[in-house]
Amino acid sequence: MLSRKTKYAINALVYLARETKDGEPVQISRIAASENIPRKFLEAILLDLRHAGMLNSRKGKTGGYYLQKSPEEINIADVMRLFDGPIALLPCVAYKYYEKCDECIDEEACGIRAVFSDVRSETVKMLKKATLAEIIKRSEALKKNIVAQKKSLKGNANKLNNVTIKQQITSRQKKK
Amino acid sequence: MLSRKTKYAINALVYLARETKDGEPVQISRIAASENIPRKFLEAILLDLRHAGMLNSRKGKTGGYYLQKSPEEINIADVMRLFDGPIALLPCVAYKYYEKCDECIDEEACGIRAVFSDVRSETVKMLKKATLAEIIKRSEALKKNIVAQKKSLKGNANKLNNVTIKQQITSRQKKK
DNA sequence: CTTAATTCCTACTAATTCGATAGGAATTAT
DNA sequence: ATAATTCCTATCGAATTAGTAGGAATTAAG
Repeated sequence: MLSRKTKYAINALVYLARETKDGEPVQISRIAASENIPRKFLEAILLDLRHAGMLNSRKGKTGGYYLQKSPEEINIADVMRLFDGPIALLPCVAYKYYEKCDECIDEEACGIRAVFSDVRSETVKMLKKATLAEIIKRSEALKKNIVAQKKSLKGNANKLNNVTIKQQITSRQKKK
Repeated sequence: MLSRKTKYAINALVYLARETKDGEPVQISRIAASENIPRKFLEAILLDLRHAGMLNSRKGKTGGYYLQKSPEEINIADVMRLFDGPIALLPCVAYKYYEKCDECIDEEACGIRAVFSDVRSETVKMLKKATLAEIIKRSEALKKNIVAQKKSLKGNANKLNNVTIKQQITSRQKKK
């Protein structure tokens, strides 16, 4: 699981990517209020994001935070690594944080390692693709779908056996 | 990251899948010694695996543990869920452990959720495929490769620019 | 030049989780 | 009986998590 810190960081970054129109800095307290994040906690998180080069800040009276990179350049993988460390599920398949499993006997021929190496590759690939721009695009697509679905529901309200987009997704998930 | 508990559990299960020839139980202390796992800690882990129906045990003097299911039926996803809880990286995309992110405003239209939902699906798919049988198969394949690679190394020891299988894999990973 | 509003930074804390260990009860083969 | 095992509960220290507190530094505006 992601730590709250990482989740808050992502929420804040997406908020900034959305809200920053003219490059004007946004105050911590505004982000905290909008995204339901404890003010003081967020303060520390934004500081870390700045030190990592994703955000920049202006101090003093009209101060606040703004993106230092474009929304296409900031991805979830980097944010996760910053706060939670390796994305890999085993130290022996981590790239930036590699470490031998200390109970391990033969790393080279380890089938467990092979499995988790595949999982890590796939996960990193997906999380690198997940930039702020991509996240915003997806949420917009979801919003459109919800609207379309509500229309179709209204139009077919008295038909039985009518399956909406959302119901299809839900039942696919439940099928296990 | 996996907890040590989960990693130990997987190691022990793979060991049992390998070592159990005639269905005779294997003692905790033997597994602990072979797999470098603290004896008393392993005791608790095996107990949990038994309660979860993956292992069975015989008590008393000639007692020990053995697989209750076939190596094809025991997969890593189930073991991870047993000890570490959800595989999902966010509570709102977990299947068996679903929970709303408490700072979340609009779950249905959340782009972050969409990303982590994809990651979860892919990860679960891979971890379900990773049965004990599969792990053993993969480690055997690795062993064969290592042998083949050593032969080729020996045969071409004085050729420069010769790239072995292992070197290819390593450089692919490093390429980012 | 004072004041108000902000970021910056360090230190602290309560609660939980992790990785074990201890000790003994129950069970079983010999 | 006894030796060897699993079963089970309780405990423990260290690390991590999710914050909070307090104040220094910076800056805009009057």
